[in-house]
Amino acid sequence: MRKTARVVDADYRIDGDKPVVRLFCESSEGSFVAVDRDIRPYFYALGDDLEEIKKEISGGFEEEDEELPVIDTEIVERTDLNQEIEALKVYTTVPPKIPKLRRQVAQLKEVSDTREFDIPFYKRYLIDNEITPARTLELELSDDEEYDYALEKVRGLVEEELEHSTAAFDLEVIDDEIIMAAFRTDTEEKLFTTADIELGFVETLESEEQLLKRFKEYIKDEDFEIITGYNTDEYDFKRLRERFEKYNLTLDIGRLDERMKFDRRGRFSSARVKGRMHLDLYPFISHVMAPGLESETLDLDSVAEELLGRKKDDVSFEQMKDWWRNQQNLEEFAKYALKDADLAYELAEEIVPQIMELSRITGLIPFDASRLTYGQLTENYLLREAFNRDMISPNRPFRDERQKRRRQGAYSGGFVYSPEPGLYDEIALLDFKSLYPTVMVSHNISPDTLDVEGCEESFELEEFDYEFCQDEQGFFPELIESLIEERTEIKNKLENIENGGKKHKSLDSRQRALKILANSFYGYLGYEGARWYSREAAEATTYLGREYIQDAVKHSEEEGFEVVYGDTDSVFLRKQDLKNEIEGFLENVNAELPSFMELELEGYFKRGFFTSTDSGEGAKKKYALLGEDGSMKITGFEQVRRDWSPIAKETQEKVLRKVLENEPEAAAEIVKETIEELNDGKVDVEKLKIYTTLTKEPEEYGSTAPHVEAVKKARKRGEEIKPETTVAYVITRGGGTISSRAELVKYADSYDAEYYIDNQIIPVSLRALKVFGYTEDQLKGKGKQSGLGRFGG
DNA sequence: CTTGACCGGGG
DNA sequence: GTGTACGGTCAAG
Repeated sequence: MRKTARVVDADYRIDGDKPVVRLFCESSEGSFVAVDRDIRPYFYALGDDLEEIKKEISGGFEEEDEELPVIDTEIVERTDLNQEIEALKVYTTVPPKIPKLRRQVAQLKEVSDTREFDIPFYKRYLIDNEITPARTLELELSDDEEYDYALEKVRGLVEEELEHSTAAFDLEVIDDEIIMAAFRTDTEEKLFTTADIELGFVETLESEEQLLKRFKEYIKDEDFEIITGYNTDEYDFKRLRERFEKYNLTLDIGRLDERMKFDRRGRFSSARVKGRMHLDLYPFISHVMAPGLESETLDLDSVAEELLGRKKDDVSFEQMKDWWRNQQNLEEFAKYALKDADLAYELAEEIVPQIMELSRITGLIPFDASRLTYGQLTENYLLREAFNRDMISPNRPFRDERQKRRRQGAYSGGFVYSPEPGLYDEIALLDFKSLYPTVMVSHNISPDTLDVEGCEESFELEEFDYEFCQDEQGFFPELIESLIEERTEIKNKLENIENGGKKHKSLDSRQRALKILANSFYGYLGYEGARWYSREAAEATTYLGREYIQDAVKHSEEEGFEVVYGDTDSVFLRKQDLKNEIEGFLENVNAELPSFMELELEGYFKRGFFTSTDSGEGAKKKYALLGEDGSMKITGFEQVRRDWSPIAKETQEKVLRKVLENEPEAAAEIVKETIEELNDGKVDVEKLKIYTTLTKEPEEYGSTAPHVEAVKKARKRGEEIKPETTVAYVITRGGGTISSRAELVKYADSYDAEYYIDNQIIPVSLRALKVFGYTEDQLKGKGKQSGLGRFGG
């Protein structure tokens, strides 16, 4: 029979001595599991005499009483970087035998190398059978004795818009007990709790055990396709597992009554719910989206504020504990819990379509696509594209190789133009569209075009003793070019589609996913853990990037522009009649660039402020811009970091705003007033708290740190503070070191004005005001200001 | 300037 | 599970 369906999850089991791949599918008639039992795991062996290797290994091996059979071999032709080679494909019975068998085979003297022995089996299967998750496929199915169907054949179908039933959830845990579980789904808001709360969305359960049972029942009954939340891997599901265990309950919320398990991946573990897509939003935000976000902290509230424009309203954990212990304000507590599920749901509406698109492009199951880092995303895409081209993949470097790569040290990165510190009016920001990817395409920079033997036309760089062959397009440039071209096509289509509609959203998600991937190749080349690592290619790319931006700077100066600043792929320019001049300038520059590259106008700014380093030179990567709409964009200043007190951050923001309004005197006045308030003892301790996370038991810390000392003292007072708690402390008055005077906010009966002035207010303020001739003493009102107005007007 | 410890998100 | 994977910042050396 035939069915139209999407594969949303995949894994494998061992049935006897045969692997069975399970594909979890969704169709318009519901979900089902299709299995493939006709598969043989394999890896490659290389050497000069493959026939001899074949003979040597045909009897199989044994290791610690485990049979490692070789059930078949096959000599195949493959491309290895820029060489055509023959490889021996070695098959065995089940996947876990692959690494062991490979070790045995690698030891033979005839074997020069072994390849593709460390690719998780479900990934290998999806690649080899050209199954792309999250795409609509036509499946040819037959009956299976154990699962819904056996898979016979797969055929791809056209793209269609995806809709997935989604539930976002959030737990509230107090004193290790799960007291609330909030859900926001496509159709309703729901809160399970053990408290008596009279609100429409609340369902009260009589015990935590009942709550857990209801949690599971709800997910299974509603049969959600996507379960999401914020940091659910590392928090919510860990708590759930502990509490389910406590009551001897099974945490089986997937589609096959199998217990949820944690997949280990490096320093994280991921909660795998078989058959549903558990997509934790936090890893995707931190791995993939963070570089493009302004917010420096990635807590749910900040991220939601930036991406959704939702106002922050965070309740402190202390506050919640008090509410719960005194059984007060429970309605408010419930609303707070629901708000977090709500934010996660709304974030998911923005982010999940991008994850699904990345999954479609890279061929990773959504579970993986949502959690992998940039490098891993790129590598999985490369593995699939390499397979499609009959290429054999390089091995992942082992520890010693990684160390070697690391020891080579850094190569030069982007060019940064040193700004003259001060204020500038009316500036234009120009930048190269995807500088590194387009450089790689324009000059055919790729691991497989490096130093090709017998190459006819090479691109050489005087500085380096290697070259890139231009005879045939390389692997990376080919992939980048097609990704960028597809993206351009989609962007053109988008211009003719009304914003806000479903079609628009799905295309927009796709173009973003394509951008993410196209931009990942350069970083991947220089990533020490990469299979296709090429320091030469990475180094040549940044070298050329520097050439292009420096050319642009030179060109601007020749055409009478004042270059204010530039970094890697951007330049800030100034000139009389700026807006009229820019257009022609861009045309001239672009006419000289390779056709795939483009310098474009990012925008105009009313004013820009560039600060100085301690030694008085122009600081790089630290500036503030005032947009034409009055918005302020701050780069590199402390203002957004959480290890600074609120008062320091607020003061810096106010100071920068005044500076951008060309009122440095008013800015200095703000600092003086703040200092006065601090000295008068008028400042609320809430504005003085500094957050740090206690990561281990206080005794285990080698060095003294303020937050550790504060916790030690609080514990002596009987406070229970466990590792992994984020504490807020204040530096109080008295003698001794700073650490010895640190107290948790609730125990702070005074504050050390001098500390906050010298270590918080003065440093952040001087960062902006030193340029205008202010010194520490002047801001403290102790001396005269010199050189005022140097940059005024 | 280089090296090693620490930290993130969640309650 | 064809396992064992980050990247940036800051204080100390």
